[in-house]
Amino acid sequence: MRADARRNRERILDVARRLLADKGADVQIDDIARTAGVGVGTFYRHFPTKDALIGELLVRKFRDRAEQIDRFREIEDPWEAFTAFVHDSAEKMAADAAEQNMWWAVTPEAMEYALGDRNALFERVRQLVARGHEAGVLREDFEASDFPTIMCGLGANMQAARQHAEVLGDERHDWRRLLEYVLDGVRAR
Amino acid sequence: MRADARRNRERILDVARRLLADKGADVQIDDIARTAGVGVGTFYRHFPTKDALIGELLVRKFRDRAEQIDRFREIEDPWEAFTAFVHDSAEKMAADAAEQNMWWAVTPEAMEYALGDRNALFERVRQLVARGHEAGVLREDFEASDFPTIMCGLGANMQAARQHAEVLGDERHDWRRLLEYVLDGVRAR
DNA sequence: CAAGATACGGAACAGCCATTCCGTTTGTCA
DNA sequence: TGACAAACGGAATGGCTGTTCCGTATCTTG
Repeated sequence: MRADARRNRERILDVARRLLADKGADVQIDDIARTAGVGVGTFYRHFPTKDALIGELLVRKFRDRAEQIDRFREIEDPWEAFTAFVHDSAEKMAADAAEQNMWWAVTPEAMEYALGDRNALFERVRQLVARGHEAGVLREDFEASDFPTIMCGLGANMQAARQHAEVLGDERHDWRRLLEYVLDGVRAR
Repeated sequence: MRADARRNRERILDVARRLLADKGADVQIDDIARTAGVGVGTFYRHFPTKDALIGELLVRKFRDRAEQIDRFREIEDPWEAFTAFVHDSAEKMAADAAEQNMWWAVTPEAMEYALGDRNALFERVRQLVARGHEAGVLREDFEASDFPTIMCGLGANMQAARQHAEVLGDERHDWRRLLEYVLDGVRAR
């Protein structure tokens, strides 16, 4: 791959994240290309469709989480390890408007593109959950597949809080409260 | 209001719900009008913008919930009354693809349109929550504003389950499990 | 039953957007 | 350094979609 091509590809990805954060899930390709300082043609040489771009962003998100999870494995207390990972994932998402908007832009095609990395992450979550089960700190009926369910619920609330902040005022969708309840409900007793 | 106008208005609303369920949040006005057997002009005489249509659907949803909540007040056990209402709201949403998709189509303008009815419902939820607090069955820090937060989290998962069912397969976003955890975490101990 | 107020229909408009195409430029390597 | 494969730019395409406009039809009331 030629050096300029590699550079452009990275630049497109960076800009896409930035514009996703600024303009929401319906960013336009033209906009991304222009801001990245390339023509649309160049965009399409790197990503066959918009879905592929979103898919690639998804891949990177899954990889990031999969890498980060190792840090939490090292925590000795299994409950602490599990909750710290969930908290960290949620706080990262809350701090990252691009990620929040990205989820609104994920089509089945984009998800399929990232499926491999999704499953890899999933496997690692499963291990964290298994540790929680073995230590008897997690409800027995809790499954690794509940992790994306929780994240999805939190993400939707972050989005709702943003979108309706002005009209709903203070009583914003407070995802932190929801997370507290869920984690409380998920702990073995 | 002329009889045919009233009839058309209802028909448009009905069709909008049906198409929202079938075709998702991005139904087209032309489609709604054609299916309702009216011209687009007629649509726009009844609803100045698409947001107004969504707003009206929101209003009806809020009113429906506000009416239903009375049934749950009559339940003697305060915990049962609260959880039964939440369960009922969730099951209704799960059974109603139009409602799920509607939430994706709600803009701030649409929300503002329905704000009065939203607040009216909110007030009633507050009473149910107050009863739970007085009886000591609800966590003290639980607030009425957590109700929309919970519903939002559940709705997002229903949506995700639909959208990604084919690529994600069995491990679907299971909102019922999430709800179980949340309610468990929300109960006073 | 007639007159006019009310409502209707749908072609046309305007703007948006993903994607394609091809002539031009640039990086690389012998 | 020169030749050519690899990349680039961006105008153009095609399709979609909310909204407007105005000539026509329908309901209602006296």
